Amino acid sequence: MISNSRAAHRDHDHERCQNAALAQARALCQHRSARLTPAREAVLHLIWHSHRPVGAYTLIEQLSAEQGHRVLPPTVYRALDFLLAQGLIHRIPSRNAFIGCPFPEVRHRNLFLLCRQCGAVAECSADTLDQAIATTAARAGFAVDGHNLEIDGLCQQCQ
Amino acid sequence: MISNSRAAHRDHDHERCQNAALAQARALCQHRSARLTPAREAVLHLIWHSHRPVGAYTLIEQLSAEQGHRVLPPTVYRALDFLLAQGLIHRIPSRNAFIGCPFPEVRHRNLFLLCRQCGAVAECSADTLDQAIATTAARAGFAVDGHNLEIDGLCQQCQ
DNA sequence: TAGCAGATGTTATTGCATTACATTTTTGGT
DNA sequence: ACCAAAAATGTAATGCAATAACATCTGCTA
Repeated sequence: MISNSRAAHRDHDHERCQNAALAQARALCQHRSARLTPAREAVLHLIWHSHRPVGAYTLIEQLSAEQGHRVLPPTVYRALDFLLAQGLIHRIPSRNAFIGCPFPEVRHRNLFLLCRQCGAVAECSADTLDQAIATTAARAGFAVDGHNLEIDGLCQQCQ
Repeated sequence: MISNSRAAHRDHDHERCQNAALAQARALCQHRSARLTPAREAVLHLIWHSHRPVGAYTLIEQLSAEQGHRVLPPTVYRALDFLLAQGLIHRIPSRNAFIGCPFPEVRHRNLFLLCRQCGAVAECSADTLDQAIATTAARAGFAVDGHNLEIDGLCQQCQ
């Protein structure tokens, strides 16, 4: 099992966390010949501001403030589309919001732990769970493409 | 494991299916002294029209057509809120849409199988899977309130 | 039967996301 | 270096999802 809950759901040096994520994103994009343009990187940087998912319109506001002029929705949504396609961020459907992916270099299914108290979201990937899901789907004769699992509750810090 | 995939993801007598769901909803509401008013029942009936999730605004259109006058959003959303509270329907976050619950009398976690081809959604409940989820969360020190699992892929019929 | 809670009607607004089209920038082939 | 194609960005407008705030009606119960 891999998880970033020790960072997302605990005190940690977040600036370091954020910088590491950005550095990895740059490396990954270079390796893939994908263009992490300044606009895209700015959005990714804002998303990694915290471990709480951010809505698109919050990003629009923040980006407008940063750049000193009105940024419009398609600008941000295009950046988000790119980041999603590269697996650098995830969308949390129940929140209409976006979160940085802590392990974009690894192919994985989506599993999120959402704290109802502090709002921080940790991501996990567990083979045993993915297999249990595959088994359950198979018993219903269902061929799985992918899944999204959102677990609500209280993180370690907030209990 | 309980599942309605044999109905939702196969040919079946859907009128019977729909009527059974409505009858059970009526019985359940009576038993709970919850008021399944005509407006609420009309929405539930429309939702059970098929096994594909329906958006609120589609319901608004259909209801307007049925009733011969313009039905407004709060009317439908209030009915949906009631049906959600009674566990008679579920909201599928990734689709912003609603689906009838095939076993509203049983307390259960949310597990949906969404066919990308025909759009039909089946619901399952599997203790082993719920336990695997609990275990995974526990390993991250997370206290679970509830969860929502959406599995995308191809149903039996569409493979 | 008066009063209260629950349910419904109505108007307006907010938030999330996309469509369509114009313009600019980057890239690769010559 | 130059041109054409592709990729990225800018801009205006719109559509869909959901809620806020307030007025009115209905049905139960004391």
